[in-house]
Amino acid sequence: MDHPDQQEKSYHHGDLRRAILDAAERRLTESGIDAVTIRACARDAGVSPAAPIHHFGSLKGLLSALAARGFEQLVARLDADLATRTGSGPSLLIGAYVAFAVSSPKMFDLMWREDVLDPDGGDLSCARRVALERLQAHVKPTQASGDERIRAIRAWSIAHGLATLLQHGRMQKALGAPGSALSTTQDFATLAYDDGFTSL
Amino acid sequence: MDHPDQQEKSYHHGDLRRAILDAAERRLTESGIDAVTIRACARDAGVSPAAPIHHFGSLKGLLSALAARGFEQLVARLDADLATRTGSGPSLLIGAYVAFAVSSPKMFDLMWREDVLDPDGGDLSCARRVALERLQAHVKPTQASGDERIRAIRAWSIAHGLATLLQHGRMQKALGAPGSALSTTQDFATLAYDDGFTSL
DNA sequence: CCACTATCTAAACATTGTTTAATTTACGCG
DNA sequence: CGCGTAAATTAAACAATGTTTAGATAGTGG
Repeated sequence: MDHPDQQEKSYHHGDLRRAILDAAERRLTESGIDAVTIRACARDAGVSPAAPIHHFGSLKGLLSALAARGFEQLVARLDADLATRTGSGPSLLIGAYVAFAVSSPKMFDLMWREDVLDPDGGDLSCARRVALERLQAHVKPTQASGDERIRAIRAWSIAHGLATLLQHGRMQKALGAPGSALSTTQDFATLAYDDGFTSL
Repeated sequence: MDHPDQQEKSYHHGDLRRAILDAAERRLTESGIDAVTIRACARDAGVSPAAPIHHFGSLKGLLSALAARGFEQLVARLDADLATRTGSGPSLLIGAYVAFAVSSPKMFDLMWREDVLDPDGGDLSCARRVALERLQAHVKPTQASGDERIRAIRAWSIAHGLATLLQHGRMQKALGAPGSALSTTQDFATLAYDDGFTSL
């Protein structure tokens, strides 16, 4: 009935594309990837199953748009965390990366589930490139000699590995909880490496 | 007709459980996780869809049994690689871990896809524990002080992160191919860290 | 006012996991 | 040997999914 003046106020619904994406994100964070389904999101939005397909092409398209949102959220988080501290450095960046993964586990999962995502191209590819460039910019702040690149690989690897393993809960079960509960960005940063950038 | 005297020569088929698992593994490595399906594996084995369910309980049960195979293959690989070199150390272990992930990408994927695996308990839980204990035994060879545990976390994180990112092909796309093609265990070991155990 | 195109619906199709009841087969035991 | 019991397997059905098709609807531009 009422048309809330949102972004691209479309023909019938107003902004069905956004409504479906919102439903998908809600389902993702609350119930996991398997719960975000064409038909369920269509039900949530009160439309027929063919409507989401018209907007996103396929389930992969919908999930890809959702993952693009995730990369945008990651960039926002990195920027926010890096703004609070002056001396940036890769350690804090790793901490922020891991903190995002732990605070948004389902979304982080989706972002790397390439089997359910559309092959490269489109909004997802763009959002992902932005996020990874942001990461690289802070990991190798000056130029990229051969050694620098190796260092960047190590920093990214340790961040991604720590995020993945923490998320799966395997690390706690295998190694025991390392001291207090891990939550802040600084916790993950020191866990990643506490002896500064040069040692890694 | 002929009963090949395999393991538990069962009632009708001889060893249907193994036959289904073999079909599942073939489908996994050749076509990916989505291709290993109750009905497809049943077709491959020439039985009805309810037969795999009887042996594995559900699709999750089948995939869990398959992942258990994967962890057994991982420990075999770790043992084989560690046997060739005398001074073990964590560097070589990381290399072997990453080499397994790169040489068996689909299987490595499945092993950490907990959303399609049965919750802990059963053969998978056992096989996984064996593998992770093997990893820990080499990462912290003596005792586990607080600092040692942090070091183990870092070693495992860098191994898992490097494996995951290499597998997704994101690292090559983002950072460019780091020199020659990476294939041997030693390549991954030096990529992980070349300054020995103490520096990490 | 009239084409036109973007949205959306309704209905169908093929495929999947799983359940149910029934059937076939092997084994243990008298 | 024979019988009963339990395991293994099948056939048929059910609900749910992604996707396609044809058609209806509504807003836009000429």
